[in-house]
Amino acid sequence: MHQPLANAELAVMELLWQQSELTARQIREALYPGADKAQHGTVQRLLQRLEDKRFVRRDRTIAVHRFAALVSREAYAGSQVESLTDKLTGGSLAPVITHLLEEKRISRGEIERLREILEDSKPDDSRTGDDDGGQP
Amino acid sequence: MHQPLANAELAVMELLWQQSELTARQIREALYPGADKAQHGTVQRLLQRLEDKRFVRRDRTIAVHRFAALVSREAYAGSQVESLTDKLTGGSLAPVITHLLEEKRISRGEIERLREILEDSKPDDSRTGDDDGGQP
DNA sequence: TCGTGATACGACTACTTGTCGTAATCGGCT
DNA sequence: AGCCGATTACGACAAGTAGTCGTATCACGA
Repeated sequence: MHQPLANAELAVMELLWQQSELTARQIREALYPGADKAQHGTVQRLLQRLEDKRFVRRDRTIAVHRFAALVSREAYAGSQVESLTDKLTGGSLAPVITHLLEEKRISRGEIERLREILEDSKPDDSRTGDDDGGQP
Repeated sequence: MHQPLANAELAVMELLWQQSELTARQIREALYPGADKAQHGTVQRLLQRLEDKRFVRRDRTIAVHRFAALVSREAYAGSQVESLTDKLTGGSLAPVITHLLEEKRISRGEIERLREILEDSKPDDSRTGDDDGGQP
């Protein structure tokens, strides 16, 4: 679904993930602090390519366009992880997590968090004893 | 740690993950079934670059070198997932899993499997061998 | 020693990314 | 309406990488 983003493109997305709407000028100023005129073209180019790839939405109803992310940080990360597992482990995340665990690349706290997340996603167990106020 | 692999390089690794040791000729035949002479150079090139990147080991003690994977499929997938989360979510896998769960991109069976894996990694008390390195 | 097949490696092409220059366009102001 | 400053649209270029190929060199067996 989503091809990987290059560095400069990711930097733009990073900004749009932090602030929901920005103009090209704001992005240029954030990306190239000591900016001369030329960089504006660069930013426009990046923005246009990102728009072509459906990563950002451009509001053209106003003269100075506003840009916003169409793909959330999590959706992008998710699709990348998915395509990685599709390519490498037949779409399964389990072998990857197993390895990460074995190599102790996941902190204790993170393990806890992941366990809670997975626990919450268990709807078929109709027990009521669980007092966790998680979010669906 | 591990930079991403390109398609042709990954195809070579795929072979080496399936069969633990192969010669360049075997790889060429698997990769380019209707091979003419030229492809041999291509395969050698790929193998050499993979060796430079420490992805494969080459046994030079024999005339016809044998190649084997130095990085397992899981280790590679893991390092890619790690570098992705480092770049996108501050190194945490939780937001990614959460999103994947919300979008129902993970099957019920897979959820079960992941839960078991995480459960197993619980340092559950009262066990004897506590040589487990603590997690900061 | 010679021939066959493998290895080492330079180099070319195609494609992508980041960059810049410039022309077309827009809105506000007089 | 017409100009000015800023913005958008887009063609083009340099650098880097991936995949490919050609050729020189090397090792072994007959």
